[in-house]
This record gives sequence, structure tokens and C-alpha cells, in this order.
Amino acid sequence: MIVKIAVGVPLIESYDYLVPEVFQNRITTGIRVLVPLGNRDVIGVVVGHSRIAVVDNLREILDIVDYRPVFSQRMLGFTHWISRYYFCGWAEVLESAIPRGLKPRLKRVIVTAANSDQLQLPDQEEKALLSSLEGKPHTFLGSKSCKISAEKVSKWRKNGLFGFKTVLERKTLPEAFEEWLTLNTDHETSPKLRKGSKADLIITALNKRSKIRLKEIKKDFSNITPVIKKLIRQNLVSISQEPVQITTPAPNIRADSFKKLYPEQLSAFQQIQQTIQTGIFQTHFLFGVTGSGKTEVYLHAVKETLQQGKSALILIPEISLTPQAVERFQERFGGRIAVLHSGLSDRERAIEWWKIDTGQCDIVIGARSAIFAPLENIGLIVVDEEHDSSYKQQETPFYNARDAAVKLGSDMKATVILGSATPSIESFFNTKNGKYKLLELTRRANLKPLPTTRIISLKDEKRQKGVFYLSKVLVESLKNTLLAGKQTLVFLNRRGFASYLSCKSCELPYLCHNCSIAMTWHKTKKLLICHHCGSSQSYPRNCDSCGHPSFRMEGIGTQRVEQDLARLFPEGRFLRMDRDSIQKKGALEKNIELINNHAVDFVVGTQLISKGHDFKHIGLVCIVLADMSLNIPDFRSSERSFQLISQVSGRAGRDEQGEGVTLIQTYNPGHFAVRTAVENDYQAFFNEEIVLREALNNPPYTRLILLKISSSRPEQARKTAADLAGMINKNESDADFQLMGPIEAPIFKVNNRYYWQLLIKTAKPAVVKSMLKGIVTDRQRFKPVGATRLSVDVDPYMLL
DNA sequence: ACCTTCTGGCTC
DNA sequence: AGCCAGAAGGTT
Repeated sequence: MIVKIAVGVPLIESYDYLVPEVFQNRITTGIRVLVPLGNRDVIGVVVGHSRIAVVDNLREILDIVDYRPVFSQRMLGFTHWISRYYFCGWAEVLESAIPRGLKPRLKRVIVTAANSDQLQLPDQEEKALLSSLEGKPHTFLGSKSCKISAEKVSKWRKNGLFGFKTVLERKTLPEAFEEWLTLNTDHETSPKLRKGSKADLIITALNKRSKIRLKEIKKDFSNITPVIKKLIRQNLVSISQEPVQITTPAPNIRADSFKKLYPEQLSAFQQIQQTIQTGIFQTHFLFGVTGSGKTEVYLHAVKETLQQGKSALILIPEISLTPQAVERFQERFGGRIAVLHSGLSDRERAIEWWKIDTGQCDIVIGARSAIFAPLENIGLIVVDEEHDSSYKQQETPFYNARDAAVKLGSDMKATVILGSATPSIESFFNTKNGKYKLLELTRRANLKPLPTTRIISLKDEKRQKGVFYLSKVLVESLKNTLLAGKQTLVFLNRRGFASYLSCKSCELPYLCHNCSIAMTWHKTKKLLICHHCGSSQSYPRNCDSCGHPSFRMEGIGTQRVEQDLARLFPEGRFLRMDRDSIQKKGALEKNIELINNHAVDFVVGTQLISKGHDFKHIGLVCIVLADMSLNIPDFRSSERSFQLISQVSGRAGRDEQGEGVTLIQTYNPGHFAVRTAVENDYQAFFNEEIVLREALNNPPYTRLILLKISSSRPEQARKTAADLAGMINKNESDADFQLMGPIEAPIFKVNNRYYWQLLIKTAKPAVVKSMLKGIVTDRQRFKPVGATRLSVDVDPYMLL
């Protein structure tokens, strides 16, 4: 029997392997196996059968990892699609699709030929020494405790007196399987067991029941392990592992806790309900302003799905930041929910995975990687905040969970809901061309008006004395809000104190020694930190380029804003919310509580505060500098700015009594992203932006493929990029595309590697991908210099 | 002559 | 990707 096995070789889908006789009845599609690959042993996944051998001398499977498949047929199909679409190896996708805690550990041990008689060693002592190596880990050789000289080891090795073997250490989840003691029936003469001895009692019991849980026996007898070991040695009994009996909790829908939908919600829900009931694939786009009650619609849709006997998959960005969203689901659906959040340990995550896989849950809530949850019979997939960048994985495999969700929905004939207040241009475009069905919620659920938003032009307004980046008007508003006893959110999308240090003599910014970007000064830690590679150092003595000993702090970060405001409002209570301030576990929850209890007056924060939190006492929201995201040289910078301004200002006006106010400081008051965000007019933003996208041939009119070439040596990266560009340009396929570059990456140096990039724009990505695959896998043509690496990002989110 | 890096080639 | 082998280039 020959099977196809996905193994970790770049861009290779699968290799064929022989199945040895002993494994024949245990090999099924979707299980993991240990196979030899080149001169090492790796874990691969059985993805199918093969009729005929395409190459001769196939190698054999060494061992089996799983007792039952970890990938269903549908998961194999889905991951295969991801690997083809996102231009990466199938095995790579499969590996990221199961939790790390399920990864078997491999150990490499020494096997000797010492026991066989063909051994030619004359010296008995040497022979004993050699056989003492048997079963030792391969790291034993050359270690301190190994008393055998290196020459001897290499001589033995050369003569083939010993070799290495890979053994599987931990095969599966302990929780998923339990051990049973079974009676061996094939023994001829049973040894005499003393009447009433532990061994005798066990055998007697086994004669009655044929198998007993090991756990049970251990509970009944103390110190039983050596007895059992002896019985196994006598070949009377053996231990087998079997899946634990699963008790599935009954469906648990708390119907009374569902809120009545208001007319707009109801009509949106009814359309969703219809496709859930008919079981056809349809993507709905739920476009609703912040606070319009999208979640309530999801909850009703989930309920409908469960009533149809199907399961639901809910994706939420950065789930650990939005615990209250998860709570709402738990409130309504009780114990049949699996939550996959980043706070879980490997083991906890593996247990959640196993619960889903064994059908104990029919609702899964999680972040990006939950798209790989082993749910079957999916009737509904929700992608909340579909525009959020965290759905895009920024490393291989570079998938986007939002787009993959739509593909999964079509595979499963499921209903897909993408929801957002600030849709991505691509998704909204799809509502125009009929791919997605647009459902709108136009008002807030509590009927409160959206906040009043004002733009403050930093070009014209007077500044506060001593705080150059704050306008007088803004400070005045801060004061009034404080006096009125309300809270203020101050938003700035940069953490740290100063954005960079600039040399007082040559004016150059102080750069990270590993990356080509400026380091950020963190005042509280008294450290310069590179926000790209994370490295840090103390305040520098001299400028790297001219040696001058003093620096000026330029730019502002949240720490600086906090400090300056504290000076202006000494009576105010402050809280900073950014990645630095919530590092400790539980700090985020504690901070949210502080805000909700009105224990602070000013919250200074980054993106973190813009995500989904419903704060009750916010009277004022300030965006210190809206231009920060506008000035990034990326075709999506307008989109991101619109989203950011809208999401941040959405935090205002959640107050019971009245409307909130949002103030936006900017040097670009006329920019359409700022203007439309202030007017809360997504349609207007979309209409302007889409024209630019078309004019510049950007998505959604084309698809992008970003090729990143990196090397520890700048020249090697440059040359490989140039070669690759040449080959792409003179390819003979009929692929229709536009190649930009090669250029040095916007951040040229990261972690001591130098980056060049090529960007392909095309309306026919599939054709281009197959052309690329031809070039990249053909080593005759494409020869990357040295340790040069190529990574391919399909539908990149950031071009940086 | 020997011993480290570097680089190319290959994995069912 | 990861690993080996032969090449290249430098050391004693």
C-alpha cells in the first residue's frame, strides 16, 4: 500500500511512502505518521492514497502518531486550498492548524549493532562499552557523562556499529485517551498466582470483565504498578489506550435571555435566518455603526444555527482584549462553547481542541487561528470586525482568516456573516458586485446619537504653552470634561515617551543596531526600545554617525502625553493603556474595571482603547495626531486612518445622559479620510477611495503578491531580488501582471537581515502563482545566492 | 596537509 | 526548511 504524505518541504504538496504490513489496518487519511525524509525523520500527515509509485525505491513509514485522524476530509481539503492560494507548503498549513500541545515530541536515540553476533570487535570491554550506548539520547555522545573518546565514537560510527533512530515520546493528549488493562487470551500456561494476592485479584477481576480502566485499579489497590509490570512481563495482561467515553452536554440555549430585535436588526436577521434554514452558501455583510447591536444579530443567528442541528464558528479579533464579547455568548449558550484565546497554555488549548474535535462543543469562539477549529457540520461562520488587520497572519502561512472564512463557508454550504462599522474596501466592494449581501444597521441600539466630532487644525490653532502638540481648544475641553465629572480618552497611536532621539549636532535619529528604524525612548523603563525587533539599550552616550554626546527628544508617545497632561491637571487621575502597561496578566481587565468604576479621569492609550470596549462614563475623546497613520506610505493608509478615527470616536457618547464629543487634531484637516470619518460617512469615504484604488490599479481591482527577499548580506539580497525580477519579467507564460521593483524594503534592515522586495499586481492571481511556482521551484533557473530567503505573501496587508 | 566556513543540491 | 557534501579559502 502506498500513501500520500504531506511533509515539510517547501511548496511540495506530498510525497509517497510505503505502508509496512504491521500498520496497514491503522493507516487512515488524516493521521500523523513518522517518516524518513532525506537523512532525518519527520512528522507528516497522511493526505491520501496512491495507486502507483511515481518514483522507485519508496521509503517506509516508521511509526504512527495518532490513534485516530486529527484532520477530517474537510480539513484536508480546506488546508490544501490555503496552501495553494497562499503559496506555501501543505504540511506548513497542517502544522499551524493543530495546537502546539498536540505536537508529538521526537527523541533521537542511539541504536547499536552490539547485540548482533556479526560484531567484529575483539575486545570484550569495548563491546560492553558500545552496547551501553543503546537507547541513550544522541546528545549523550560528546557530553560530559559519556566516557567514550571521540575517536572511538567516530570509528564505530564509520564502521556502522551504531546509528540513530527517532522515537515518538508523547503520542497524544493524555485527556483524550485512557489506559485499559486487558487480559491476554493467547497465553498457554498461566503461572501460579498466590490466592488472594494482588495479582490474583486482578486476574480474577479481568476474567469477569475482560478489561478494566487502569485508573480504577490504581484507585482500588495501593502500590499496584510493580505488580502490573510483572503481569505484563509474564504476558498475562497488556495495557491498551482507548479514547475516553465522551458525554456530550445537552444543548443549552437560554431563550429567555435573548433581546428583542428592533426592526432593522430583525430584517437583517431574517435574511440571515433564511440562508441558515435553506442551507445554502451565502456571505452577508452586516454593516452597522458602533453600538448598533451587531452582536445581538450574531447571537440570534447562532441560536438559529443550533436549532438547525449545526455548529457555529465565531471569529473575533484579539479575543483576549474583548472578554465581554465572549461573556455574552457564554451567557446565552452555556457549556457547549469552546473559547480559543491567546491566554491559554499549550495544554489548555489542546484540550479545547480535543473537546471540539470530539463533538462536545458546537460553538467555537476564537481569534484568527480558530478558523482551523475541527468543527464538523458548520452552519454559520461569523467574522466580527472583518476589517481588522489581525485576521491576516504576518508570517508563513500568510493566510487571511476573513477570506479563508468565506472559502470555508462555500465548502460547507454555510452562512457567513462579516460584520463591521468600518468595512474594508475589499469587502465593501464585494457588496457592490453582489458577492456579499449588504445588511445595514444605521442607528445605535440605544437610540443615542453618535458623538459630535470636531476637527482641530494644528496648522491654525493656538497651542498650549509648554505642550507644543496640544491646542488650547483641546486643553480647554479637557478641563471642562474634568469639571463636569466625566472621563476623557486621549488617543495616540505610539507607545513610549519620545518617538526618537535626534542628535543635537547632525540631526540624525538614533537607529536600532539591528534594524534600520529609529528606537523609541521609554521613560519609565529608562530604555531605548526598537519597536520592530524588540531589542533595547540604555540611553546612548554618543551619536553613532558623528559621535556628538547629546540628543534631543523628538516626537511624542503615550508616556509623554500622560506626563504632560498630569502636569496640566495635577488633580486628575490618570491611566495609561498600551501594550507596555498591560503586560502583566489580568492588567487589562483591572484597567477596564478602573475605567468603568470611574476611578480615573484620563485614559491615555493606543489602538488598545479603540477596540470594542463599552465604557460608560466617557464624555470626551481626543485624537492627539490623526496624521500619524495617514503619512505611512502604503496604499491602505487612508483606509486605516478612517477606521482608526471612526473606531476611536465611537468610544464617545456611550454615556447614559448625553452625547459625547470627539476632537481630532490634525495637520491635514482637508484630507478626505479625516473629513469623512468626522462626518461618519463611510459611503462617502468608500466612493473617494475606490476611485484611487482603480486609478492606481490597487486592490480590489487587482490582487497583490509581495515577494520578500532577505539575507544577512545586503548585496546577496539585492542580487537575488534582481535575478528573480528578471526571470519573472521574461517568463513565457501568458500571465498578465505588473511587476514593481525590486526595491529596498521600506524597513531595509530588520534583526540584522536586509530586505528587498518585489510587488506583483495582477487581476489573475492564479495564473501568476503557477508561473511563480515554476520559477521558484526550478533550481536550474532560480538560484538564490547564499543564505538568501524568499517569502511570498499573497494579499499582503502591509507593504512594509 | 588540514581544518573551518560557504554554497549547492536534495528530500518520496 | 534542514541537512550533508564538496568547494573554497584560510591556517599551521
